[in-house]
Amino acid sequence: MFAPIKKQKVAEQVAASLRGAILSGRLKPSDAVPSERVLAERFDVNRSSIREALLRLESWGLIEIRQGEATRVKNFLESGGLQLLPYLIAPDGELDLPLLADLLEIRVMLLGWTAEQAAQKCSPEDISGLMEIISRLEDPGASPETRQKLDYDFFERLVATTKNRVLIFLSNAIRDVYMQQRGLFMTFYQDDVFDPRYYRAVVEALAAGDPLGAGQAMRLQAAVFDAGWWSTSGAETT
Amino acid sequence: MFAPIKKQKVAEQVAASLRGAILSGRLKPSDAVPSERVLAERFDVNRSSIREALLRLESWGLIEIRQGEATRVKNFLESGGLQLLPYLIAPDGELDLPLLADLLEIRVMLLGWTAEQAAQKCSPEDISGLMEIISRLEDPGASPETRQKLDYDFFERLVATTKNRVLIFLSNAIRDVYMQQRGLFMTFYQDDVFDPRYYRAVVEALAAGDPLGAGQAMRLQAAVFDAGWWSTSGAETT
DNA sequence: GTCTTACAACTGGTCCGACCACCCGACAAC
DNA sequence: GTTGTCGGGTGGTCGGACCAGTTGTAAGAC
Repeated sequence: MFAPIKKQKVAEQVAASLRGAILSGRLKPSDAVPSERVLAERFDVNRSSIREALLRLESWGLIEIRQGEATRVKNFLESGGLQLLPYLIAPDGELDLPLLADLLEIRVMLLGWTAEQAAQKCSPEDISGLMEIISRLEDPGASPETRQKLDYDFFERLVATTKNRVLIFLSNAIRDVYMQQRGLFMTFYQDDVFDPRYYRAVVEALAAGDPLGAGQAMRLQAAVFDAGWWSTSGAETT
Repeated sequence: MFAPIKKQKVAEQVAASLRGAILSGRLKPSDAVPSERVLAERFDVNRSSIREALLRLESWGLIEIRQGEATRVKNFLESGGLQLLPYLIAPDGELDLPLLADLLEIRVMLLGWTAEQAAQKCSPEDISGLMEIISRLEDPGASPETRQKLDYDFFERLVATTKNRVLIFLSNAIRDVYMQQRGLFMTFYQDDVFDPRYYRAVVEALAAGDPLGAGQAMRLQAAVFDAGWWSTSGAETT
């Protein structure tokens, strides 16, 4: 109730509009974007704001800006990065289920590998940190929102124990997808997807220094999670 | 000889300067960046250019801009994405070997998994496409630059066969690291890191529809690649 | 005295209009 | 046909003004 009003900057609105046009395919690769002066007139905003918006699109790998030439749309499948996922996963409030399946698939793999690595490097502090998250997950009074947050905290903590900076950046990108679409995801969760027993099995394997066991336990948790998802959304994995 | 001169925009130079200050730690998380007006004076450029530079930093997850307040440095380990890797891997022309080790580690995992997935989904066209890349790799006249390119093409083709869009975005990010630091990487390659036999083993497993075999063959190729690397750079993996 | 209010002095966000740097295609000169 | 020039398009930079939030503080009310 009375959620904070999000005031969006002009440049952000323009950027969102153009982004939608590109991601939805209304603007196709190698198409020329109207010139900054024309866009300024169409949107009825200043050229500075248009420039700011175009700069955002460029940083997303959606367009190519070159002085003297027209700004052109790029093929985001070739040039885009994981930053695009939050916008692609639910373009118009509706989940893109095939893309979500791709994401969950990658997630299972990453989680499994992360657990394997963690089992080789984790310290007693890491173990106790993870156990603390689990104990909070076992609290029957925890809200679904809290559980979701704890699930992510667990993943993040696990990633941190691997000390692999590339993996950290990777998991940051995945976090951004979850966080930006948190409310939408929430509607699909089953009650039992965050069963503490699975997490506990992972940590026990970690404590025992058993990489393969940890990986398998982690993959099992992820599989349960995914299964709960698909049964709710009523869709089939391909 | 006579390589094209890269003319850098003012805003890009400013952005690079500030980026270096943050990535090197001279500007620490939660530090306030000088105001746009002050920066404009210090760099002796227009405020528009400063704004453009700051916008870039924001899109990299390096700073947080909020109207009315000072712009603050963020902890890029928490907020950064894979876009940062090209700048982190060789901050001042010198390779960050631990980070490179992290990257290669992730790369091995990704390649292996990708091959496993590809073995389940690849079409005859995919196979012949990969074979064609290998045949060009077998050309003894191919330059190291060409071989490097072909190696990447092989990876990219393999990723494409999985049809997993998230994996595609992921591999795009890794490609950007390689491409931006191509020259530097080139100096570390051994002659034999691109041995066609390993690639061929992968494709044979793919054609046989053998996921595990494909994954193992792919990991073997990646391992040989990495080994050649470390022996040249004279460093040890952790 | 303490609490409230209003203001002043920052910050970034938007606007305007001018000019510079670069690219390309039309067209004239050879 | 080839070469060179130039005009009109593009994005890039400039400066200066004003709008819009945030915050600390000093004047006022109790």
